[in-house]
Amino acid sequence: MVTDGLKDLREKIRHSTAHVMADVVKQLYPDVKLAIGPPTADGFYYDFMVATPFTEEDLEKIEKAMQKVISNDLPFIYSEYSRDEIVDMNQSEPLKLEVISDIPEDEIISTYSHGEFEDLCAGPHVESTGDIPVFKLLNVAGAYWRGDENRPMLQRIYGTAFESQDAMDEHLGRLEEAQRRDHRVLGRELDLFSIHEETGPGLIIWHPKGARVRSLFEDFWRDEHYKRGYDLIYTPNIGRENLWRTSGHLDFFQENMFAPSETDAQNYYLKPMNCPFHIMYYKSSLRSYRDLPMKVGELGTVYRYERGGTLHGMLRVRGFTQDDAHIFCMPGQIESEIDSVLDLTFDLLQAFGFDDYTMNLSTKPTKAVGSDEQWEVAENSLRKTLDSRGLEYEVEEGGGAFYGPKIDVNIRDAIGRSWQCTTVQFDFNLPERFGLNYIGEDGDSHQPYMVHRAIFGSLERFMGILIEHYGGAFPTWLAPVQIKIIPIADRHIEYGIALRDQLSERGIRCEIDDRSERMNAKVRDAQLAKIPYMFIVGDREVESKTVGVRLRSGEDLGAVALNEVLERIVLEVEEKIT
RNA sequence: GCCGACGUAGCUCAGUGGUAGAGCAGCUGUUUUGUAAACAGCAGGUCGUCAGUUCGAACCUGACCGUCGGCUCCA
Repeated sequence: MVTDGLKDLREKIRHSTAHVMADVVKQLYPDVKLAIGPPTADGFYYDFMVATPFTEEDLEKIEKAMQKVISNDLPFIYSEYSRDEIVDMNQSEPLKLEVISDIPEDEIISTYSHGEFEDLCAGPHVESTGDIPVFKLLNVAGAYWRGDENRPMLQRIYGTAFESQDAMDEHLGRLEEAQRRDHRVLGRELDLFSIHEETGPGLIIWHPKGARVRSLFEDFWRDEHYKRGYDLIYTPNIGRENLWRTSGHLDFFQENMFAPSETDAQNYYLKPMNCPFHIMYYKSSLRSYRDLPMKVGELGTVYRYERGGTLHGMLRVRGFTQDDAHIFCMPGQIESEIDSVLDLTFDLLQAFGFDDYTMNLSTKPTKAVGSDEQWEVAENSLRKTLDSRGLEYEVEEGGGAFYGPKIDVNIRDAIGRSWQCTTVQFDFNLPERFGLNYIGEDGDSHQPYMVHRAIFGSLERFMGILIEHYGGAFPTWLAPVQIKIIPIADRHIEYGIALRDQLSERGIRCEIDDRSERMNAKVRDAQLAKIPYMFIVGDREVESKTVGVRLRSGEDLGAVALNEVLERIVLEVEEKIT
């Protein structure tokens, strides 16, 4: 539990550590120009402009020198300056001068100093460098000045600092835990997926076990959508240039699209989104108000050109399948439609054990299409729906896409990390561009409202999140193999095969380990494969027509009648127990 | 795309100018086993790719491809 007081203390410690770091960097490398060094959620960083980037060895050197400054216990001293004075003091620090010029006229300009080092800073800080209990420098990375890729690349040193060794150890332990759960490593170890230089970066090969998990949550997704009145369709992977002209993607999204291929003197583009195809379906027939709301969904595979440096396992790829759907409705139907999307969202996500959410509402940006009235109706209906559910959310003013406002849902995983999956976006652009309409009760033609929404977001990304969330130990309902049958000696294989056939017959995913290995080795391999149940069969079990049940946790349930343990497994699957 | 690091067998890694090695995995044989690794043997690599330096390159240089940590962007 992190109280506000503790949060403030940590912020002070980290900010102060950043100053100490800047101090020693300046001493060790006098040519370095200082940028900024704020505390962050988990630590701090400081950006430096430097001719030769820092190395790991530099970090060690810096860390040692910092220890010395800390043990010298130098007090942090607060001072205020006039604008002229501070500009004067920072003549050799061009980046600081830029920061200073951005400080509003009426604001007090202050610094904190310790020893010989003085840095422009609003504070607050701890009393003295000696009040920094523990810190650690973590890594060095490039970062653009002011986050703008057109500006110079600075060198950023990341570090962390805490009020106690225990707290820091816990934090570093969490980082290690995240590493242990890395879906790229588990994906290989558990034989779930692979990525190949030969096929191309950011393109996923789903192996049978990974594909099994995917098809399980896809089936769940389909069932829930059919139940709630969605129609599911299939659409192509490529489309003609004109389609993407009409949709506006060639104007606004082209840099994220793969280059076209020319066939029959026509340019075809791989689809980066499914919406134009769903719109074609809408337009395939004259629509009446009686047809609305119309909810059209698809597990649609899209391809987007992502810059090389951004790709990351399954979490950031170039080819992915969206659990996409488009809702066409009348203005009066918006609220209940948004509401039912949220219902669906929480029902789906909870099945995976995600029950901690944060939500964002993004409103009209300065450059936008659609009338103010449309935006107001849409934003209000999003707000109202969130409010009526008593959900807390952050409003990101101006954070919406140019074509409409949106709600994003972030889920928190088993080790407290937040992931954005669900997005619900209004679109005032495409209905206009494609001239969508329906015949109203009044006999006139009207333009429908259109909402894009994806719950999982991308199946690849969702799979990556699931792997890390479960640490590879999928709950029984999702486990690619639910039971491993382990015959102790070859004479027990026959009984094992009979068991397997019986279980498969009942729809249970079950394998038998009939290698001529020792039982210990088979148990170990099943354990490493994170299979939820092991059925060990030897003379005793054959004799008593039972199975020796060992759980993934290591717990040994002893010899159990098949029906008894099956009841437990079926319940776990049906209730989607995580 | 940008900054930095890295790329040797399926995996994890050793090998800093003289023609490539280990463990695990794989295959074969022996073993028939009671809750996290039996034993032995065999096989496996144009050292990311292409060019250059050199009598000689896994090793030095360059370009490209890919991966990793970040930045930027985002499902």
